[in-house]
Parts: sequence; structure tokens; C-alpha cells
Amino acid sequence: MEHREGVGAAAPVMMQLDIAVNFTAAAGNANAKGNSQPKWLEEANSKHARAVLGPQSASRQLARTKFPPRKMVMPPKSPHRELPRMAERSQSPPVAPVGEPVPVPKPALQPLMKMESPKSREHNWEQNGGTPKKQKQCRCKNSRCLKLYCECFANGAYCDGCNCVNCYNTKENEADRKEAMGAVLERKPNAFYGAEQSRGCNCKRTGCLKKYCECFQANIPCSYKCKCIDCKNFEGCEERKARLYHYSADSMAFIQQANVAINGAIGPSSKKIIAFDETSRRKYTKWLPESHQEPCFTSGTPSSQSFVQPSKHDPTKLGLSKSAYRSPLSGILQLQHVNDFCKLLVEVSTEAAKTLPEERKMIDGGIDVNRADTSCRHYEDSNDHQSQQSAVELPENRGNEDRTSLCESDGYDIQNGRPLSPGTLALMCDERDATFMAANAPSTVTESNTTTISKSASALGPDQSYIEQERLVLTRLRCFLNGLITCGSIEGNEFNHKVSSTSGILMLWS
DNA sequence: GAGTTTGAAACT
DNA sequence: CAGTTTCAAACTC
Ligand SMILES: [Zn+2]
Ligand SMILES: [Zn+2]
Ligand SMILES: [Zn+2]
Ligand SMILES: [Zn+2]
Ligand SMILES: [Zn+2]
Ligand SMILES: [Zn+2]
Repeated sequence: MEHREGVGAAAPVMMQLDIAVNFTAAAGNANAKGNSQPKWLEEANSKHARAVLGPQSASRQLARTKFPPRKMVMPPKSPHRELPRMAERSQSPPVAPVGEPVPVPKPALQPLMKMESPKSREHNWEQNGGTPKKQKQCRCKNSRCLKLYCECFANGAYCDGCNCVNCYNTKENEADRKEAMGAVLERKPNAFYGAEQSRGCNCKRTGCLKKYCECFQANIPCSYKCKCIDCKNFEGCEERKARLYHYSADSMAFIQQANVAINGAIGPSSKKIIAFDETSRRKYTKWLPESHQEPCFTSGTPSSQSFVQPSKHDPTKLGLSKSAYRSPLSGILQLQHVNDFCKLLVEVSTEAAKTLPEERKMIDGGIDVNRADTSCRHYEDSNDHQSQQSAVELPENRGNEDRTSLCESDGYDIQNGRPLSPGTLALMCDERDATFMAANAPSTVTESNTTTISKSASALGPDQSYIEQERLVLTRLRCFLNGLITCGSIEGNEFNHKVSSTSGILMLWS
């Protein structure tokens, strides 16, 4: 009847009557005992009366409706966040995945960043110089951070450093938290896996061109799943481009600011930390400038899922891209990475040559050849746009010059004006060859490469120096590849968005 | 920073 | 399922 009269009465006109008023006063410091009664508290109190229920009832209560009458004190925010496995309670809903909390596919697109005020609330990055830990700070007041309303909770993360009031999303309240998660899973089995297979938006007034729209916020065009009205969030839409550009500009400003804050200055070679949030690889967060690209196959825009989603506006693509598989690494490992890495290998090799005792200067020998002619130019045209688009995320942007010099060196180390070892050369070009050969004689690729390598080694015969040199280089290569594999599987399973992955890749050799 | 708008989540 | 309420973030001023 007069449910929530206290509240309702007070808000005859204003829709948003905010209990915050009471709250902020009573709980000036977040953690204080929230006292006002947003509804859930009311209930809590009433329940309190008949506190005889017993644990079970109480639990159940929590699970399905409001909140438990229990504790009102919120312990200090716990550090860190994690995604506790909440399989236990699996109520055996029809939808329940067979056996395990299988890591869902996952969207993978640079989300629009939420920057709010310049002093972003993602203070957690670069926690330890190493992997950046994002985590936005929520400001929940009435949900105890135990509903999907709370971003932290929705991400399967604990609140950490948030500005929430009466937060139960902490390790200290693990019990309640689990309960809540279970309740949520009842309704939404996909919950806690991030943006997962969102059911599409349902926007009515924003044309899906503001961040109110989940799709837009995630930097994903609306799909057939969406039930939006007057949607403008589709590829090719000028309005959308403009809008994206707008946000892009903000992002850039923000990023620069961030870099300044972190590095003190923006030196040409200073490491740029762009990999802020990664939001536990789940919820999108940041959105880097997309160079105004629209084409969905641009390297910089991995589809939101491993499979391209049909746009609700572009029927022509329905059939075609319906099942285009995309590598987990697509959009992450970029040409420039490879080039940079190749360069590193060259350096390693060169370095080794210097250090190692004797050094032969015979280049002619076994290197052949069919590898020398095709220069790396092939890379350039096919993937040029990539380099520009990664302007911000890569440590240094000198890819172009390097690439050129590297490609055209044709066996010479320009820096030292001396011939490169066969192994080095081989590494410089093997990838291209592999591609080429694979196209022509797939079955022999491996064999051929192997042969070549060993040949060059043996051709140089007893010369230990080359052998050692190659060993070093190959070792390095192996490390890189291993890292790549790891990166790929993480990407595939957990979804890292590009930026974080990029930094991961960069770390593979830096 | 306060106040408004918005659409998802929660509830009936 | 639809209609309503609640919620916290996005947005505006
Ligand atoms: Zn919260
Ligand atoms: Zn939080
Ligand atoms: Zn919280
Ligand atoms: Zn929308
Ligand atoms: Zn949409
Ligand atoms: Zn839409």
C-alpha cells in the first residue's frame, strides 16, 4: 500500500529523490553505518523484528529479494578484487552450462572509456609498475554493491577503493556476497562474465549514440539483438562517426593527461601507459581513438566476439560474416609488434656477434636467397593503417623507419655496416617465407624451414660463433612464441581488451 | 558539485 | 511476459 511512504512522499515531483541526502550526512564516510532506509533497510528492520527465522530463511531472503537484516557496518574496503567461483550454488537451472563455469567467448573491443572528470577513478593502475590494475570505483549507495547495478559486483570484482556506501561487496562479507551472486545467477546465468553475450540494448531516446547505451559504450554497433529505437549506432553512420570522434578526442586528452601524470613528461621514448583498466578483462572500459575507422575488419577493431555479429542495419553482411572466425590475437598482435621483435632479434644477434670471439664474414654461403628477394615491403602495404592506429599504445612509434631500414638492409646491418649472420637473416624473413610457402606447399613448410636453418648452421660448419649466435636468437624467438601462445589463450578465454594485451605482448620481449 | 536524464536491473 | 520501480552512471549546467 503505502510502501516506502517515507521516500515516495518526499518525492512527489522529483523522480530521483536521493536518499543520498540522508546518507551523505549520516555516512559522511562511506563505510559508516548507513542509517537511512532505502527500502532495503526498511525491510531489513521489519525482518529484524522477526529475527527468529533462522539462518536458512534469512539466506533465502537475501537471495531472492532485498537485503538481509544483518550487519550494517561496512568493514574497511578490502583490497583487490577477484572473481570467486560461484559454481557451488548452481541451482541446476535448465540453462546451466554442462559442467563448469566455462569461460565464455567474450567480446573484445576497445570499450569507450569512462573518464568522467579528469581525475579518473581508476586510481589503481600501474599498481606495481607491472600489470596495470584497473577497477573503477563505484559509488553505489543503495544496493550494497550486491546487485548488478554495481559495476564492481557485476564484474565479479570486489569493491576496492570505491566510494560506495554500505558496501557488502568485500571479502569480509563473502557470505552475503556469494548469496547475492547466486541470486543473480538464478536470473542471469551469464552474469559475472562481463559484457558477455549482452542481450542488446533497448535504448529509446539516445539513438544509441551516448554512453547510456551499452552497445555504444562498448564501442560495438548495435546488432539484431538490440531493440533500440531510432538507432544510429551502426557502421557507416555519419552521426556515429562524429560521436565517436567526440569521445575519441576526450579519450586522447585523458590519455595524455594520464601519461603526463605518470611519466611526468611525454618524452619520445618514455613508456606510455595506456593500458589502464583492463577491468579484469571483463567489462569494457577504455576506448582508444579508433582513427575514425569504420570498417569492421580493421586490425584495430576486433569484433565484439570471435564471430562477427551481424549488424542490425546491414543485412548484406548477415550471410557473409556470419561465421568469420577471428583469432584471439587478431587486433592484438600487430605488424609492428612483429617488426619490433624482429628488430630485437637482429640486435640480439648483432650483439652476440660482437661479443662472441671470432666472427666470420661470409655471408654468401648458405643463406639463400629465395628469401632475400622478397623484402618486407609486403608487410607494409597490407597492414599500413595499423601503425598509425597504434600511435598511442606502443612504446615507441618509430616502426616505420625501422621497418624500412630493416627491410632494405638486405643482409646488412646498417648500424654496423656489416653483414648479418645467416641466422639473423633467416629470422628476418622466415615468416614471410612461411606464408608464401604455406600457400604453395603447405606440407613442406616446416621441413623446409628446418632444413634451411640447419643448413646454414652446418654450412658454416665448425664456426661456433654462428651457432651460438643462432642459439641466442632462437631462444629468444622461442620465448616470444611461448609468450604469444599464452597471450592468445588468455585472450581467447578471458578476454583482455586490446590495450592490455598489447602491453602484454610488448612485455614478451621488453 | 548539484540536478537531470537515461536505460538496465530488480521487482510486482 | 509486461508494467513499474529502483538504481547508479552518464550527462548537463
Ligand atoms: Zn558498488
Ligand atoms: Zn565498487
Ligand atoms: Zn562497494
Ligand atoms: Zn542502444
Ligand atoms: Zn544496441
Ligand atoms: Zn541501437
